[in-house]
Amino acid sequence: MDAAVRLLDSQRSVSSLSLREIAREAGIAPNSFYRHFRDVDDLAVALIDQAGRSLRGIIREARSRLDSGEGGVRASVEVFMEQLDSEEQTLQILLREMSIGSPAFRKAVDRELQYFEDELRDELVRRAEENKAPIYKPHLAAKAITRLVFTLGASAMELSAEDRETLTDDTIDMVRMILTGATAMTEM
Amino acid sequence: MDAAVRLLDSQRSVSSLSLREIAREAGIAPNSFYRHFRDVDDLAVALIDQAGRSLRGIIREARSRLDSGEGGVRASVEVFMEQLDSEEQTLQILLREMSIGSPAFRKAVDRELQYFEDELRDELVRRAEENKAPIYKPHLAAKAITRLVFTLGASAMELSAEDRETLTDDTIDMVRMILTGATAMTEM
DNA sequence: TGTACATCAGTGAACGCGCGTTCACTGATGTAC
DNA sequence: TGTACATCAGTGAACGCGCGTTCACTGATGTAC
Repeated sequence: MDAAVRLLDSQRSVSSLSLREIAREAGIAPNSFYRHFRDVDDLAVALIDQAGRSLRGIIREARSRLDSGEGGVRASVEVFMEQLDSEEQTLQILLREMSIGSPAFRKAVDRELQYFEDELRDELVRRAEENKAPIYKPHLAAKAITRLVFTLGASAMELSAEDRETLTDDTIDMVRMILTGATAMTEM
Repeated sequence: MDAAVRLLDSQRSVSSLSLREIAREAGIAPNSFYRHFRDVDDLAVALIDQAGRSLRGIIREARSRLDSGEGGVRASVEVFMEQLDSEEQTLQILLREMSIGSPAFRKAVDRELQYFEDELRDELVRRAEENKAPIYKPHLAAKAITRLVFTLGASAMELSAEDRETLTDDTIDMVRMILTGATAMTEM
């Protein structure tokens, strides 16, 4: 798995990796690959599982920052963006592969996205109740924010540090638009 | 190009197509491919150019429906979703390939996205002036809407007709959140 | 109206290469009695 | 404490296959004089 991550470093897609290439990078014979995974797709799904763990870490971290009273939207978006720099690259891989890959692979990716979205929705509902500021269709607000942040995250990966910062600020603004709108729309 | 589109029908990525495969589908000898394109990547970029034309068609159609007085958000989102069913498949390909591919290919895709975003921003500004309802950072509202619609469009492709309809309604709601939010935020 | 030449999409054969997968085998580590 | 056996990650050699690319060539269509 480490070898695969190393090969996916830049702009390659999982589906372009060959079994022999991965084995070579891992320093084992091609046929030894079969001791660990059924095929390359099987390994790819395992990578997404790992990305899922990374994602749950983000949610946890964002929550703890929220409780310590930082600005909600800013803190959350920043946690997400910080994770893009982490040495554990699996989240980047998930972002890059979001819209492509084998059926099994796509299913694994969708599951992680859905999890993120559901967590976000619960959080929105909770905070709406706290603030007595109800929110219009929280599941849609959560979906919009999730999709937006993930696509923007995908393009953030290849940016310089300062461009990244601009994008983070922009993302924060955009998420605020959605939240402000969803709150305002309860009055219709 | 037709042959490539035919091969990309379902869940394959452009980068997975082989020159020989395309030539076979086109009914020509493998080496004849070189009469038309330098390599497969070159053909892929040509496909995106075609998708760009399809995209400009969407913008034009949405504008004309807007002028005929239909509900703005609904009409526009519906035009976009209708295009996913069109027999000219290049837009679907663009959606699927948004986050992956060779540098040249990515650049071509990004250019089309940017064009769409800029057109949308101008439209938002124009309508904001008309309605005397100014909008907060229209370029960000346009970016958020573009990204959101394109990701949702990408997942719409593989849905049944009725699920597609639900997604369309949801998309409309989400776009409204952004617009409502962006309008409300001018008062801050 | 003819003739000469250029262009253009196409051809079949051949090349060397990296691929996924299979085979029978090895040697180290763990486990049951 | 020894012995027998199972498990497990690894090996090298070989297979047939599809790939991108090259070569010299063809035949139809357009164009200049």
